[in-house]
Amino acid sequence: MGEMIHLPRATFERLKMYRKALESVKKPFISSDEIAKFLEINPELVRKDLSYLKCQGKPRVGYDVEELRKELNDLFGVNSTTNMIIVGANDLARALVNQDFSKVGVKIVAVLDIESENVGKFIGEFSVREMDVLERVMRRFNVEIAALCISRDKAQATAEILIKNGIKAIWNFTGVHLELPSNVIVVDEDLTKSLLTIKHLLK
Amino acid sequence: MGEMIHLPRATFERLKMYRKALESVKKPFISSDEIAKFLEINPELVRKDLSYLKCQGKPRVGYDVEELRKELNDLFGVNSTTNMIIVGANDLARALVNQDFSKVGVKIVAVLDIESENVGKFIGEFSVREMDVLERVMRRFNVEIAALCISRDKAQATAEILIKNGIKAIWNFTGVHLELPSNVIVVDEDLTKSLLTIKHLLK
DNA sequence: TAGATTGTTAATCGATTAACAATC
DNA sequence: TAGATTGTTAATCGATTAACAATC
Repeated sequence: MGEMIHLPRATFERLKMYRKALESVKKPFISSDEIAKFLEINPELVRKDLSYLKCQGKPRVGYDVEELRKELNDLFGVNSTTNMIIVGANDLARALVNQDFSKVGVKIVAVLDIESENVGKFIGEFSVREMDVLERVMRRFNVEIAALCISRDKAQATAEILIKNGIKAIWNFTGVHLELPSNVIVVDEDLTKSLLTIKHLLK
Repeated sequence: MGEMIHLPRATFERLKMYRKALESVKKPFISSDEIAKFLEINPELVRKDLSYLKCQGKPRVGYDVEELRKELNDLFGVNSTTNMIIVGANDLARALVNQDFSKVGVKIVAVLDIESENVGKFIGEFSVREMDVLERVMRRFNVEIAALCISRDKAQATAEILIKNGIKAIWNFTGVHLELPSNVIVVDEDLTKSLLTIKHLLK
């Protein structure tokens, strides 16, 4: 079991796109051509990518949408829930709480903040807790991800506290380059990157 | 003039990273090795990338940080200001208003919403305006970018209105796949992509 | 000078596209 | 059957890495 196929990085990125594109598909079958048109890529590339999956298409028919959806969801572990806390009680935290991350199998279980004046405020349904409860929250909810939404100057120190308490992945909204042990997963969410792309395309 | 160098896509993406990395550099010179260590890539790759620029490094010294910074900022047009409106008055809008996009040459000039009950509310310093004022705002501020922060069901229709009024680029936070003329710049900001990456790495 | 670092060319690696046989 | 569509192999293209001469 666990026939660890090697999935090329570029393919992996596109599989996420296919997964999302399928969300809005109503028909039972879809061809590589249709997927390709939607995403503005080549149909050959779609077929190549999908050939890494167990899922097989039928000539003259296309791919079974439900089957494809299921395999992609399994691949990304979307059907099992991963618990996440938000650290930093501000508008960004509020925006995150409003998003529906259940469709990618992520559940927000608490909002913490290092600023004591925010403790007790509400972010959506969550009453903001102080950092001291981290250990307790970790134990209770088996938290794996922390979305880091605090100010730049406290980012590194707070990240270190999170890691010390067993957080496995940090979703970093601070814009600060975090220096952490290599076994920790850090994913930077950098909005200015998109703006630079837009500015360049506008020229 | 305008010696349009061909910039490989992968290089372009990394130039954004170099630009950002240089923000926190205090020394007058930096070597490709130092940049590479910071970003966890190969120094050869850094030198190759930088060789596309006019900027030249000095053997035994490295690259002139100020010179490099200037050329990268010019390349991305960061020193000229591009005006942006936000469409949709919610927590995400609030989060965006709080960000400092001036460092990438983007200025928020107004917040509009299609929901009349939000008109008049404040998002940061901005009093929310109705969509009717779009034409006027466009004329007054020479708006080029719209950050689309509204609900999924109104996304396509609202995007079309924006385009009709001369918006050149849409920064799409709605999660909806927009179908727009190919001359319009659409950049999707999809937070769930990062979560899928994290979920996959956690396995 | 010796040594560190750049810049560039060649070699390798990986990703995309073209071509086409297999199949329903 | 004829034709549309998949799946795969080979060819091409692009990106990274290795190697090393040039230079300060």
